[in-house]
Amino acid sequence: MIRHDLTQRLQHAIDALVSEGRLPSGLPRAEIADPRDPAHGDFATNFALVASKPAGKNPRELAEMVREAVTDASVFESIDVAGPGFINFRLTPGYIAGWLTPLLAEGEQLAHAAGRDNPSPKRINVEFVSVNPNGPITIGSGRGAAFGSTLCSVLEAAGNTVHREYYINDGVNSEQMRLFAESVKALVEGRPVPDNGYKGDYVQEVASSLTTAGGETVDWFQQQSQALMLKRQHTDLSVFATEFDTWFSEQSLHDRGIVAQDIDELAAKGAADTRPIRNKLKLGKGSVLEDVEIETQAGATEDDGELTPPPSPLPASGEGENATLWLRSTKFGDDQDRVLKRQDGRLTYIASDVAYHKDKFNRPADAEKLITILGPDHHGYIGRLHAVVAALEMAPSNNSDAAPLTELEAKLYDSPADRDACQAALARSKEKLEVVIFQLVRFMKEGKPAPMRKRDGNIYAIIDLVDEIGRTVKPNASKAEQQEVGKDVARFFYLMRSHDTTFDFDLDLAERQSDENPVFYVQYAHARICSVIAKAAEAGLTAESNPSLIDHPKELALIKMIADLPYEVSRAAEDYGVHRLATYAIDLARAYHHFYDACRVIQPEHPELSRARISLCVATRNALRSVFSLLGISAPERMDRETN
RNA sequence: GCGGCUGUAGCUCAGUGGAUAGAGCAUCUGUCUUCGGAACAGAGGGUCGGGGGUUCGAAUCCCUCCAGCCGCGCCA
Repeated sequence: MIRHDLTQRLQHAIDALVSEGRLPSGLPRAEIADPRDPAHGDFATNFALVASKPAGKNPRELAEMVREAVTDASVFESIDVAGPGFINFRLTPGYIAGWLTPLLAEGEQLAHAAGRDNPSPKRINVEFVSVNPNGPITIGSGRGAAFGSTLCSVLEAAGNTVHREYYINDGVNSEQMRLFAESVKALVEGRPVPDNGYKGDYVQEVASSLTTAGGETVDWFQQQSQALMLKRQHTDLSVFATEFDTWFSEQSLHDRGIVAQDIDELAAKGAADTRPIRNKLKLGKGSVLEDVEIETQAGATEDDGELTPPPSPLPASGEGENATLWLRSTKFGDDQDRVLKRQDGRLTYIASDVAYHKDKFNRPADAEKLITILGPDHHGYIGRLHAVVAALEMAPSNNSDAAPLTELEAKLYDSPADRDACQAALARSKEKLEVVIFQLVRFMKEGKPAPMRKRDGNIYAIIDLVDEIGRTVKPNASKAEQQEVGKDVARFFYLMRSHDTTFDFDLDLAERQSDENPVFYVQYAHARICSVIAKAAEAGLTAESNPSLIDHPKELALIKMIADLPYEVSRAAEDYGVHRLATYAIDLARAYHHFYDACRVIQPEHPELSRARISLCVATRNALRSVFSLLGISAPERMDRETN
């Protein structure tokens, strides 16, 4: 809020210089930043350095001009030109303290003030977690849940409309789900589970909770067991403060018959066909296309070594009914064509994706933008998803002015118009769908990587992590209280680091040495504030904003920090760096502790000063609650240490 | 081979092209007859993996090399 105001003041001053003809137009926008050294002032700008060349003036001369134009004694205590041309601003205490009242007016929705500065709010569909209903949510998926749910909150606070979506991979054609069902069936019938089958305790739990009469089919087991797993996933995610607006079933697409229909439409457009070949791209440095390799499928007809693909754009009935249907995803930037329909006639997962994405774009409250959050093992999936959306977007073109195909392009495209249509569709796809990959988390237990693979019978579920941390931190509390604190610690651990970087999650640290966890540092600040406010109330003192009494450096630093929350939210919404909000929470807590140490709040002999400082406490508490709410952690009013 | 990520203090990690690179933990020294000490003040600790380049200015952008993790199925 302060940054926004200062940026505007600076920009107005520059605009005035331009309209007076003292500076040329077309200069870069002014930006306000933190000075490297606080001794330089409260804020700084590098405008004179950046604009020096286009303005045709040397940086210091330009800085001097701007300094004079922006001067306002009620706002700036001093403005100095320093070094090569930085402009350092020192704000008056009155100006900073004056922000206390508007900050209080934002209440616990302070983070949402970021929405007012959003020039182009969007309707965004965010899909995350989306694992198979064949096991509990693992600690690996926990990162996706923590990151995804917080990103949604941040995007919302930044003024967008967000739809949270979970895609249930429950297709009857799924080989993994079939194997899961067969594993459960075997356990129920007292047989050993199949090779490579599912062996974890939770499989036994599913088997035990099924009531069977004997003779049930694998289909029945699949339906029953995945329904049970789904229910458990829903519950576990709720405990982990992760909720969804829509749980979308893959199978429902097949039930409506639209998967087969939609892929036929792709075939009609030339985005898919049944020729028994597959294109594979040979890519050089920087993914530059070097060559197109053609992989011949079994059953392809070859004469004299020369391939003659039968011209069958549509999967006709009768003979050839079971021919493989290919998505020609190489036309849309993917590195190889993908199978939509297998040789045995069953549809693949990616076929469902075609119908799923079409559905997402065509709902009544249609999303303008899709964000799909995937785990690190799915990074090869990005090109495929963009190809799927591009194939849907593609509109055949008859443009005859297009440049002729190069030799390489001729291997991929039917005509110049085909190439242009595909490339335009891919560009639209990349605008409308953003795939965000979060990186690997390695869980360390007793100094070694903890096993967490899905089929080794030793799954580490997110709910186990939450429960374990909760039991250690609050051994005497109720289950619900333990789960809350376990959730807080686990979420904060996940969220402290950028989603885009690999990190080690030290389970022993989270479980045993939780005192050292920064989440307690930030929550403690909140509890301390609540305690102070309660104590003040006992002395008959309540909050009353009075900026004229606020002038201590620690008070002013705290106000500046509080006012930065909407700015941090806007930044995080832009680049998805939601981890900075965890860092912000720590910095805000620290600023409060510094203030608390330097400025005594409750002083009955100075009631007006006390009331003013209490109002600063309230503003801090509101800001903490606001950022905690984004992070999905609780704001305890008291924290009583337990020993065990 | 192609792609993604990583390399910053003893450890775990922040860092928006900007000025003398930061925090927590750990180590050491202090504050405190407390509005909650899960706090605060201070100290030591660095060839930002190596080398080139762009720039007035690079931990940050580009190239290259080294080291490590991960992914590239008619699985999902």
